Amino acid sequence: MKSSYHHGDLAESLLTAVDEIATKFGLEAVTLRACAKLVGVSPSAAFRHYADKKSLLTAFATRALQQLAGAMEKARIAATEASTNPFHAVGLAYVEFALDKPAFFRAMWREESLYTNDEQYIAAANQLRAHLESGFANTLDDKDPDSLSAEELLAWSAVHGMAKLFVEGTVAKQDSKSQKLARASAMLSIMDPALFDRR
Amino acid sequence: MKSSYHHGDLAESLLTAVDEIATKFGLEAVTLRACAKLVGVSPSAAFRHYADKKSLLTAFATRALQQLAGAMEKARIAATEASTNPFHAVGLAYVEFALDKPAFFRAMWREESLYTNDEQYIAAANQLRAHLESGFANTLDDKDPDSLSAEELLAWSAVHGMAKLFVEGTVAKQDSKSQKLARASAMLSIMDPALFDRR
DNA sequence: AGCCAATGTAATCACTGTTCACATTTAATA
DNA sequence: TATTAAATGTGAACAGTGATTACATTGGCT
Repeated sequence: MKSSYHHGDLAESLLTAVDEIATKFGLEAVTLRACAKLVGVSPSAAFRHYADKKSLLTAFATRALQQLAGAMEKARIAATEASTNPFHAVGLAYVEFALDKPAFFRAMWREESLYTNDEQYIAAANQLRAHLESGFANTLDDKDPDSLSAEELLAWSAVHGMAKLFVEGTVAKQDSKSQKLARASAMLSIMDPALFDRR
Repeated sequence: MKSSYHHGDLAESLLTAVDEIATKFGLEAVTLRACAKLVGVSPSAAFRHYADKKSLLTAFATRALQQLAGAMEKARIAATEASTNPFHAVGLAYVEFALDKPAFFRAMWREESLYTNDEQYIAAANQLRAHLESGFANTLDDKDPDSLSAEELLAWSAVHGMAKLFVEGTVAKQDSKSQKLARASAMLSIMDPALFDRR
């Protein structure tokens, strides 16, 4: 033991290294060699666990998607218990996650540096959508991914778009986090008639 | 003349080289050296015109933003003349641009590889927002960029988010372009009550 | 104990952005 | 017009990147 040769759980450690570096220095600074050095291992060791840098980033993005899904789930449950608007809660959770962990949020949507047809990645992304819809649709389970109502698309687009605009700094750049959340809240509120009051 | 030494308009040619490569092989394939080779010039020549690769990409992104703004403007005018819903038209133009020129669309929002505090880039981005708002707000001119109503944020977010979800392939991956546009149209329609029927 | 698969290493490759000293061309000035 | 200064392009280098390969070390299985 303490054989400094075999690391023990390199695959996992590399993921947290990605996290650490991306959070501290931005996604561009995430380099295979930097991760290896941080973990204390030679650069080529990483290739025993990930075929690619892209594969590593895909795994990381998948992890991030799952975290976000978890946060949304939690928010939905809390809202249900408090019998407040669950879509509102889930949408806010989405934005809040983006604001709190921009590195994660960016990583999970960096199509070009991801294997977007990776099984697990797709599964996680679908789960995310389901969680978002669960906030306002009742047909939670066994959704056909092909069936996408205009309401679903609107909800998904608006929340996702807002989060991106915030994180990119395209909009409300000088607002504090709480100000941005207030904006998000206001936006979600005016969406209600489009999502619920249809007749 | 025809002195093959001085190129004549390298700065501009490099931009079209970016376009060509990005369109043909994707944004990841856009490399300084590839652009230089395509233009027929040595790699270091590019640095006489752009301080950075990032600078070049920022210029390209700015160009793209302006193109998109132009398309939106055109759509708004056409809608006004036909007295159809201008927001609908502008939003559709936004999505259509993203579908037609994904390389441009991706480039213009690649925060990490852009100088997002570049003057011209910011100006172009603001213009874009103004065009989008012009589709449904009447206060077109001299907007305070800090004032952002919930309606504006919703419009901006929904259209932007949808375009991104389409381009990334997160949603409706197997739909044809016209099917996606139909989805967009439907989404824009159900947004109306949120944007206009407020009281 | 001994072997084999799993895991880590070192050296190396092609390629990237970038810089620097130098070459060439254009434009301005005398 | 001749000379010079500024603008523009070149070629050779540099360090850093992802990736591959042959080899070293280890742990688990029989």
